[in-house]
Amino acid sequence: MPGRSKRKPPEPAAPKSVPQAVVNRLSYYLRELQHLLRQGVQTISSSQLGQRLGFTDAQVRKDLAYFGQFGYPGIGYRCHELAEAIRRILGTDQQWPVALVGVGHLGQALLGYKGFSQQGFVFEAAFDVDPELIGRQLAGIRVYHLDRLPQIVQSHKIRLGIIAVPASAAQAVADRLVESGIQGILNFAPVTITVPPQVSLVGVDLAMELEQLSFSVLHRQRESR
Amino acid sequence: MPGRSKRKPPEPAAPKSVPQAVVNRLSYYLRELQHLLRQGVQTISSSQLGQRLGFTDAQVRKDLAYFGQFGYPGIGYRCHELAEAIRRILGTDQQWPVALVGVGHLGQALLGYKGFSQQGFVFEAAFDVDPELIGRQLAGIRVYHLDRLPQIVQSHKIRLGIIAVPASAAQAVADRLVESGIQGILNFAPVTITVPPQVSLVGVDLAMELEQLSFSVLHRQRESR
DNA sequence: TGGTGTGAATGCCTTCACAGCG
DNA sequence: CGCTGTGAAGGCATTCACACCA
Repeated sequence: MPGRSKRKPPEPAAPKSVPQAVVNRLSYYLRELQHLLRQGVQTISSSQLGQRLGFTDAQVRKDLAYFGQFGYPGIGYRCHELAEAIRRILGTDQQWPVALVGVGHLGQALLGYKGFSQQGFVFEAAFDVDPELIGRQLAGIRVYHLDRLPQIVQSHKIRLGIIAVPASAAQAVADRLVESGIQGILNFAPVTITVPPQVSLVGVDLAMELEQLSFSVLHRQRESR
Repeated sequence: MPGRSKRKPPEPAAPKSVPQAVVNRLSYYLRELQHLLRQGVQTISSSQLGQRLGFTDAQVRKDLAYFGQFGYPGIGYRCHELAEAIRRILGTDQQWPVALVGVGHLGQALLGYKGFSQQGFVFEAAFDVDPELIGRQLAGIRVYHLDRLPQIVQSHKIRLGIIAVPASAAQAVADRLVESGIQGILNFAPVTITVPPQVSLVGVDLAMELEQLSFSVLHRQRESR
């Protein structure tokens, strides 16, 4: 292992409170670094990295500075090293067992999506209430009745849950996920759901993304995300 | 029509430059208002609306003030009226013809997703390069070869494009969408794509959303979106 | 009384600019 | 010389607090 001496502790975690926007950009940095690595790029400067993503060089450096010192003056950042560090920060250096609830069109698409496992998110089980689906295997994942959620979450040590059920069922499903001891929820149902503070929640509303786009087209502002 | 007299012009557009975050919240307001309306709620105050979404009352009022005056002192906001106004601002009072490019798992799920049409986004055509798919109808939408994109975008007056192809093909598809005269792109491929400034761009990276979640779980911050 | 709209104050994030290092 | 890390400055966005209205 590279035993560099004076360099801040290899950032095990976030120091104080990191702006949400910074964490968001971290994901962009990681994605870009992974592309660069695939192309064989070894090092990159903050300005080059920023340019590719539409951020300033100062922003890149400040963002990374929240978590430690990763750069080499005169050189830039070593892509592999930095990617590794960001993975550790985001948690994608570990495996995250995931449960999917709701095996409709969207749910099935998510089960088949390769991008998740590449970042360490692995589906352990899927759940639904439709008797047609229960007992089947989809993309290699077994579908269980929703009632078996607590049992299987615990036995498979599942930490994250994805909600892909109709809006009307989303809050009830969220409640059951929370009861089952899940730590974070990604909600695709187009409703606001509430969870206790010790559970993390991220929502994605596909129609809302299109709304942001139509607004942007109508008022012709610059690009968004 | 309700002929109220002194009240700012019914906000045809955004005045100067509206923060992106405000536009984002507008979508949340609209979604919540639509729920409220379904429950028969007539009016709501900024504090009630904010509470349901985790925003402060001042924030709600400020956000709306960017676009005009919608509230009634002592009463709050009339849900129907406000929803209507926000739809006009976001552009979802009109119909937006949409083209889907990439009819894999995710693409098919999007074609079948009801939530889009409810907000005025209607798929006019889908495109792929897989001979297996071309000529078929999926969820009532015809799948064409990608080469026919310019022709069909123009004949159907398609304004928005959704990219649901592998990362490696995304930029090329984006270029073709732009050439075809599309005005906005929603990109689901996990890559940064670039488009000319007159074209709007919104990106959604599903794995990135899970990364935000795992970070949040690891560092146990409060909920995100 | 209950609630909006809005200037003023606050606080946070981004950008600047430069010392320091390889 | 090139490029990082970072205090200081600047610019936005959010919150406060209050005049005003029904």
